[in-house]
Amino acid sequence: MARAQFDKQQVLENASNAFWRLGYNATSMQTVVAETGLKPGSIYLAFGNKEGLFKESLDFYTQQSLAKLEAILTQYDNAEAAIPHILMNLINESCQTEYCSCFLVKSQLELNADQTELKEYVSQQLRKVETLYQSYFLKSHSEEEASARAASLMVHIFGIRVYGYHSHSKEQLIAAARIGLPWLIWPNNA
Amino acid sequence: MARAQFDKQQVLENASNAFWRLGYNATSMQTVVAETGLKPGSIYLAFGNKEGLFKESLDFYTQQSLAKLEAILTQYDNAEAAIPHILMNLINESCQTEYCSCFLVKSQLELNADQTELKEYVSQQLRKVETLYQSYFLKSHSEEEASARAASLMVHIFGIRVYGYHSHSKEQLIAAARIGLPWLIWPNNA
DNA sequence: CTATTTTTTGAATGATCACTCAAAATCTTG
DNA sequence: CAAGATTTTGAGTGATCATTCAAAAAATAG
Repeated sequence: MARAQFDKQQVLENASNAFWRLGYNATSMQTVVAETGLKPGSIYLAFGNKEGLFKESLDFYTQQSLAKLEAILTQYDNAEAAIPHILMNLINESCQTEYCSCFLVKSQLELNADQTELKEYVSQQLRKVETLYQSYFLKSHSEEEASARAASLMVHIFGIRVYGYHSHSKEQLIAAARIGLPWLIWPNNA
Repeated sequence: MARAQFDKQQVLENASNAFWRLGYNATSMQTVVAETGLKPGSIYLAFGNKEGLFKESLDFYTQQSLAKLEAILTQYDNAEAAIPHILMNLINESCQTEYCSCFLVKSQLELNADQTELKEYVSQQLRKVETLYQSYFLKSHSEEEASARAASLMVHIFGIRVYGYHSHSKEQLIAAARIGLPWLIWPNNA
């Protein structure tokens, strides 16, 4: 058996960057060909079709995101102390000029009712993030309280992802997060 | 001079519904032709091109949204009492099966850096909404406090719009809004 | 009614879309 | 190295895209 010659992780990174930046519909397979350097036939052999490539790109992005979150969550004694750190990273990101929000949030909103399968796939990835937070809250809270906190946190993260996409008022985002999530342990310095 | 024969408002309602539901890129002009009943030539004479039609669709949607908000805001003595009413409407909407989020939020996230002009146009519409809230807060707060409250409110609205697009847990959205926006005057009943 | 201006019609256009496939290249096995 | 299995190549396919335009219809002006 001849093995695949190209670096699949590298291809997925390039492809997911294109999908992330341009969106699913605006990213043509010709764009993917240009971004990855692969020829059409190779892409179709490895990923089946555009949907298949998109799904694997989503997986790639989600796995990376979850790993980053875990890395921070495990640095702290409890989730309530770790999350301000995560939120501050998020807000700082959103002030970069080349900021293009969150791949999952963008994809979720772009896909419509006629693309049920892909849309459901994105929802699954978003639920993985919510479930991660929930599992950390469960360490010191009831199931009900943990899921309420995770939902409230997700609403704030989504809000910051969208607000940050068109406005870059860092201080107001911090203020909104501090007021909106009073049960977190915020550091004293701004 | 021969006047336009078709009902422009009706055409814009149909067009903006298509753009809202499917997104800018996934809505072909052939779709618009089918949805509005107009022939291509008529659309291009009236709106110039796809971008022009999209902009007027955004205007149509924004004007309708702002009118609905004003209608509720003027029913109450102050914004802090009116906004829970608005948020409850939003949350109830987001639990409908055919819910497709907010046209402006979806458009903002769909448009990328290569479509600067359209993206900026959507940002303007979103700022109109934020400015409306801000103007109501200004009636009883400092400029600083008013803009902070408007920003925090927008973050919550965006968050609800996104969270509601993939999950329909009404009670948790209400809880998140109540905790996250404690300076609003919430009614006692759930 | 006639002349003029404007709108409507809808088939047609070139560009781009997702995707294919037969031939060539490359790898693994023995 | 030779045989067999797999991957790569890249021009090519039909479908769909945004848009055009000349001819027909309709509205207004005088």
